[in-house]
Amino acid sequence: MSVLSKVLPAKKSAPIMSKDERMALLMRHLIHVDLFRDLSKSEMERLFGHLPMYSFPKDTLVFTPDDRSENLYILKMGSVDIYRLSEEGKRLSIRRVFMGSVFGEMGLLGQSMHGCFAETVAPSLVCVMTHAEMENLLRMRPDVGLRFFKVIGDRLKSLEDQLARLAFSPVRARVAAFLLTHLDPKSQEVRGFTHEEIGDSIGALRSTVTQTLGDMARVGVVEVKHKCVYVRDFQELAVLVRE
Amino acid sequence: MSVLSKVLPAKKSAPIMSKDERMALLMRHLIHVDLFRDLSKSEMERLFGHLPMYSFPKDTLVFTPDDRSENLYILKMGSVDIYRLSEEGKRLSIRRVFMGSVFGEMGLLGQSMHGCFAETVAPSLVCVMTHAEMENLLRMRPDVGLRFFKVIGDRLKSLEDQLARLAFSPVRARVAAFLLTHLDPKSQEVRGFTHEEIGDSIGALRSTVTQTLGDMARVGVVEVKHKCVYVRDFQELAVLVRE
DNA sequence: GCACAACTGTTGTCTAGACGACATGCCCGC
DNA sequence: GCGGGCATGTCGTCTAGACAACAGTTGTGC
Repeated sequence: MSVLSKVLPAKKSAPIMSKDERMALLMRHLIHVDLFRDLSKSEMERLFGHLPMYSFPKDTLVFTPDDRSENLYILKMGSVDIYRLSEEGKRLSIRRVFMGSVFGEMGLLGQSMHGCFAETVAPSLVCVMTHAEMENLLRMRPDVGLRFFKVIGDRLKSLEDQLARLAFSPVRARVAAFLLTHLDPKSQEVRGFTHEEIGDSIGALRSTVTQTLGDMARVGVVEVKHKCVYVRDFQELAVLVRE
Repeated sequence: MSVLSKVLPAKKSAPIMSKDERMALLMRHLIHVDLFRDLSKSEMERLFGHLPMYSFPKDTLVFTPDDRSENLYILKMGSVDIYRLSEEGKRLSIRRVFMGSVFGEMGLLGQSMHGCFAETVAPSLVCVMTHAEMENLLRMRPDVGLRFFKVIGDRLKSLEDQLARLAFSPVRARVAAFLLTHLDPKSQEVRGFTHEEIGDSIGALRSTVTQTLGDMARVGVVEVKHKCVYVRDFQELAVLVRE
């Protein structure tokens, strides 16, 4: 049974909203979802106006491997971690989803969401679209499908990159790659990941990550703070990635 | 510049074919491409009748990372290996494509085919569809797009599986998994891979694969022949996969 | 401000598997 | 059938990094 039923729909948490207010809120967020960039305002209203919206607290499961629901989840706010568990309970983070992205979409057309957990790492607002609704949208607006292909293509690329790096590169390079891909270009820092989370996402032990970051800091490539890594030498980091 | 231009189009190797004969050949193969299962015979003719067809000898590159062509390749006959190379030239096979499958499709809508080589491992017959043609098809027949999502979804799943296994499982389990996924159900054997190729596709050294297969043979789980592994104990192999 | 929990730092041990080197065996073309 | 090249078998060495264990640190809720 779906985990969804255990949580409150957003309208319950904000029952005073009028239909117009609700629509305005919906729109304000949906325009950030690049997948739907092509749609006109009126189309959005027609397509998404009736979609249920759910709010999840931090550290809540949005779906699990035995969830057969096959939905498309639109993350309108917050942050979600998609991960797998090994037999012995070790965690491998596949990717982290931020505001304006969709997830679960593999489950959507044929395939189930296969072995993955989705867990909020911050309070989150999620819109849910069923398989049938999505299929309908794609039939009516093939251009959205084309954009979808782009999104999935990027994801495939990133998975292949991860695979190749896991196969070939030592932990040092994998940490470096992680930092570069999660770098906030404004602040030149990577924020919001513990060493354990970094380890889970590059397939390394927490203590090894700590060690590695320490080494990097000693050489002046980065500066390590609590739950935050400042990148000092961008160039050198890029060199480290290449083994 | 595209590698394609270096090889002979199929019509050159069989210039005596009439248009009808050529079309019949095209159809005979295309009906095996599950992606296009939904299309009627006449639609196939209209869509694919004019597509160029190429024949490649064994061990020929179909595309390389610096190929900016963004085509969709339809493998009508033969077998193709999709792989990456590390900085030091080590090879990681991403997947092997067989008759009736398509490849290169990520390049197709946005994204380039990113870092991958495609190389025939047997004499092959390949049909090429451009980005624009594919986009056109998807606009006209969204149902083909839906099927496409299914295909890509499977691929994502398999990549995630590989990733998780590389992160968590020892070589023994990865070899076992490789055998099970490449098993010919009829003959109960895995044929056509050298130990080196297996190693390249699970991220392990050739000699380690040989060693591991030797161990398995000693316990009676498999029997190892030249370029061929007979699976004896299906059950036990499945156990090995789970670490 | 205190206490507790969640992070981070560090050290020693131990092993899978990379890596290099060589020996044997199989198979295909001549 | 013979020879050369590809595929397989086997062995020692060596190291990255897992794993376990503990100590210090930071930030957060009461």
